[in-house]
Amino acid sequence: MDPARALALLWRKEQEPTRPARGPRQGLTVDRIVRTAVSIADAEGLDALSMRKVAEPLGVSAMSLYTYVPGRAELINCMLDEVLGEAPSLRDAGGWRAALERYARGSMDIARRHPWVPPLVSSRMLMGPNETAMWDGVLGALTGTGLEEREMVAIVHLVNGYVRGAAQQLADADHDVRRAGLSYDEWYEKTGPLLETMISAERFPNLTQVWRSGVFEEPGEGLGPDRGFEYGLQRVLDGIEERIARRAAERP
Amino acid sequence: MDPARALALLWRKEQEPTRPARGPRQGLTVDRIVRTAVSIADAEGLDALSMRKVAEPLGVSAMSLYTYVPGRAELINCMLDEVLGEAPSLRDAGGWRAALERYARGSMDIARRHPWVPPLVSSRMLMGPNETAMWDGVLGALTGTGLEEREMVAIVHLVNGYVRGAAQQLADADHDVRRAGLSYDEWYEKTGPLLETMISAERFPNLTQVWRSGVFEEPGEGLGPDRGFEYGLQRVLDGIEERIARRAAERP
DNA sequence: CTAAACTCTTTACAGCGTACAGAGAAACTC
DNA sequence: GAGTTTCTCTGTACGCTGTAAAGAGTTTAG
Repeated sequence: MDPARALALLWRKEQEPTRPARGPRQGLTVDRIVRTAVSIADAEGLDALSMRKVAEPLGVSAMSLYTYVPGRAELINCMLDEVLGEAPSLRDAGGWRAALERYARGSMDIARRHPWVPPLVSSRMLMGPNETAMWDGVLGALTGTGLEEREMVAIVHLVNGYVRGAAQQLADADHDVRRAGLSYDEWYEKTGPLLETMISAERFPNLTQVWRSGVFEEPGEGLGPDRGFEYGLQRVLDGIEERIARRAAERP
Repeated sequence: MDPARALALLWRKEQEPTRPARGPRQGLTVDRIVRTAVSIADAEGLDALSMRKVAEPLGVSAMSLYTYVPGRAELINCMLDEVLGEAPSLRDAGGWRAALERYARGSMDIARRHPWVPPLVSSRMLMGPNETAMWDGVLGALTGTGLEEREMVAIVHLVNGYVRGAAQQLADADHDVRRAGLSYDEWYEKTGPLLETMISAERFPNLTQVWRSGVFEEPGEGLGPDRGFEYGLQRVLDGIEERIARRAAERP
């Protein structure tokens, strides 16, 4: 994989200067290919995304895609940046905390629409325009809080990490259950008896107590839909706020 | 994938009762297979882990593994639980905060030794004994803080999410660079010129400012080795501490 | 001794990413 | 206009994957 070529593709800085060229016109565009690939990944997951499957609905052969895209890995890079374009703008969010909230929720929404995204984020050696814009936006929200640059970066990573963890958890549960071709109830019906003999109150007292409270059975970990996510997010932001306050106290 | 069988395999509750059986003895054990697979994944990554590659050093054919393991997915489940056994005990850590620190650092150490782990954690429909023990331990550390059960679970997810985010970031960067067959310097040499024309100070003012501070060039995001991780971890714990303090104030 | 039950092997299949060679079309040079 | 160059797109092929199916060989039960 040539990083320079992959980067050029992400920013779509490849073909323009030489047009019109000699051969026949290109019948497709990178964007069309990327959008098709995204819809396939949304429906069937990244594993099921093959070059042949992308080519078919576009009416071309698999090898034809290689005229536009160096390979599967680079296509996935583009898909990621494509869907990151759905992130909300952080302009006029009203303070760093509101901006970070919007950022986190926006990322979570993307992860919900595109469950294949969470495992990919932060392979960030190759950033496309949308990912770059996200970074610029969230760093802008943190500018003026008195934090050092490296602290800002660490905070963005922190929020990213939290959102990804929460998103992947949802996606993975779905993935497992769907792969088994069962409903949640059927799943627990199959695994329940075995689980109960294994996870005894003597061996795992703390876990069984929490288990018995019924928290695990509610999607989103209780507290209503997505309150598990919101709760954790507020804790993250509390931690950041604490840090910002301390910074402000250190040098007023 | 049959979840009941996968679960039984994770807890190694399968073959024992029927021994001695009729056919020839089994020449391998699930543990040997799992350990071999782990060492391959450590060296070459999960993508490169194939049944044939696992079988070869064990001196058997690929299909022979299917006597022990229903398939690749279940093998990977076992590999995950195997390496989660490396997590440190949280007994006598001295308070919830120290325990959570140890938990987070232990998880990070595992991720460093086994870079293929972070994307897998929290596909937690199928928990093995070691993952169960980890949950029990960390929940035990949070018992007595006055938190509700659902809050404890959210907090564990929060810490998990943070660690995973941090770990995956390291792993991904390595992965990208290694895949390109370059050093970091060569990477930046190739992508730098293009990047600079794309990421202009006018279009991305906040990012360029942070970029110019040089933070991104230091591994671990500045502040010395792993200080990026430590810094974010302390922010997470601050947020949790704030919550626990508020809980304590609410009902003393 | 026969039959059942088990392990392990061989073969095979459908699918994958993509290297390679070639067909056909468009635009350049003369 | 003819010839050459350069491009797009296709078909074929290779080595890889997970694993289904069938069979060979070994150990125990009856």
